[in-house]
Amino acid sequence: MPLRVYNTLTGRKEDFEPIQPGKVGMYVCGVTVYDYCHIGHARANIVFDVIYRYLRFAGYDVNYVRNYTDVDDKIIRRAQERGVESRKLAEEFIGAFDEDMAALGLDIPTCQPRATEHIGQIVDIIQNLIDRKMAYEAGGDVYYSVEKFPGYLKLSKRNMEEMRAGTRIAPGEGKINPMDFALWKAAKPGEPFWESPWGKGRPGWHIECSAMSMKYLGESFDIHGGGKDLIFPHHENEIAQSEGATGKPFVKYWLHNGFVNVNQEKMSKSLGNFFTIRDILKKYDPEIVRFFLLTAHYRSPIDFSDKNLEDARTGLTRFYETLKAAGETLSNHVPDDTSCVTLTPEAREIFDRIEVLEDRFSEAMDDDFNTALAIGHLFEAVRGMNRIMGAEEYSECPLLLAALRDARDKLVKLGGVLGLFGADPTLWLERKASRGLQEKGLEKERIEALIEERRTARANRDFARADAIRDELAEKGVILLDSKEGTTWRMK
RNA sequence: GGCCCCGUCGCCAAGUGGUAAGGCAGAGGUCUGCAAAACCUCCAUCACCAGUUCGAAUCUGGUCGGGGCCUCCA
Repeated sequence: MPLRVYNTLTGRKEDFEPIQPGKVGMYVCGVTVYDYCHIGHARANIVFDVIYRYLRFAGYDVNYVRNYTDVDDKIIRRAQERGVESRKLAEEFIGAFDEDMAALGLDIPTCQPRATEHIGQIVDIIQNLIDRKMAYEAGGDVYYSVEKFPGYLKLSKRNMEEMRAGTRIAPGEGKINPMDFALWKAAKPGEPFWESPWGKGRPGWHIECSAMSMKYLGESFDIHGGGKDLIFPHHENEIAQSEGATGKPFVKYWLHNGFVNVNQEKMSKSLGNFFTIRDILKKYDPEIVRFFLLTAHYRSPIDFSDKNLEDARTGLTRFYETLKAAGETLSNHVPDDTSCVTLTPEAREIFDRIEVLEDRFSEAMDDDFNTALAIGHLFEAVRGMNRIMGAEEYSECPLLLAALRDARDKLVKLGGVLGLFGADPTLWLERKASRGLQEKGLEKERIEALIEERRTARANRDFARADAIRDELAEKGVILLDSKEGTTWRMK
């Protein structure tokens, strides 16, 4: 089955056919670096990280470009507020962005260009647009003339007349049409600037993405991504600039991810209801955040809440518990040919399910990157593995052990495509436990002492005391697990 | 006001024409001194109404409810 993607431009799912067979050029709008990233940025970047990973998994040679917009009105304003150079400010938040993305386990794109390093390309495109009469200079500013581009608003599917009704030309702007947008802005005193044919100034928002994407991916490329909120005006204007300058189709597939909501409402800076990635990572393991974000389809809105994050933690823990148990089973049990002469129908069924796991996974991902469905299939593998491990009478059976190993390896491999299950299960679970202890203000030694006391009580058949200890710990979120090998504990 | 999206089990969430994946929670069972974990079994007819169709959660129209974009925003 071919990969199908939902294309904002056509409003439909389409078969994915890259311009050059086997190769994919993908550009994703990065961040404007003037503040810390929030969970919405995390979603966008994780979504496209997974798309990047899956395309490679599917055999494509992917050129993934994600930019930093490091010159912009907001950066300048924030820098002035803080009394620092805007370049310094941008540098600081590029560093913060890189840290956040690394913490979230993102693969590094093939190319991470910065707007300020491409002023030459930007000026060239603007000049080209002026030469083609698609843009005009006015008092040191340069504006794009949207009426000159017949395809304007084809991405956002709006109506020029109605759009115009709501806009007006601000004082000091030399726009001919209120819908026109700035390609170049003349520098005001104290602002950073570059020399240009129109005097000292800086690029407007949008043009940097046209310049960088076309420089690294060519005038036409396959995928352009970003959050839904970038459809208008940012991506609409990118199309106008790029196609206006080249006369060629700019992007084949436009992909947009949905928002992160808080209490069913869009999270945004203007509403003030946003959570930074750093704050969230103080409370939750990065992989939990990733897992949570991938349990919804990338185009759907997702509601951010403690309840949902805790559900995600429970779910991800289930994977790691099973992976850990599988690892232990595989190293503790030696295959012995005599231990399984006949295979039950149930075992057969589990084998079959493991057999088709990868196909199921790919089928889900081929349908517009349906990570939620893909994760559902992975949960079934977990159940299969636990069933194998529960079948004690066959614990040395080579067939079952081989199936278990196969399932474990597939789970890790396919999880890797989602950026999941990459940690050592034992370490991951220990980290989770110690984080839980810290939150509850508990100490490992204290718990282990109580477990020892309970062991003695149980040995003396003093079950009242044993149960009292268990209840006491349970109240603090510590769950005891008795087995033949002894008692272990975990955080709820 | 214009354009667009959504409304699936208590909660989260897939499914876009052939009679509802998965997770969490819940019920019963196996295991256990009792539990927990794990496993097994059970648990929805898809906001509402009217159509199209042999057949609709899936298509059309309407109603109600929620949200987004139109200004910086992932």
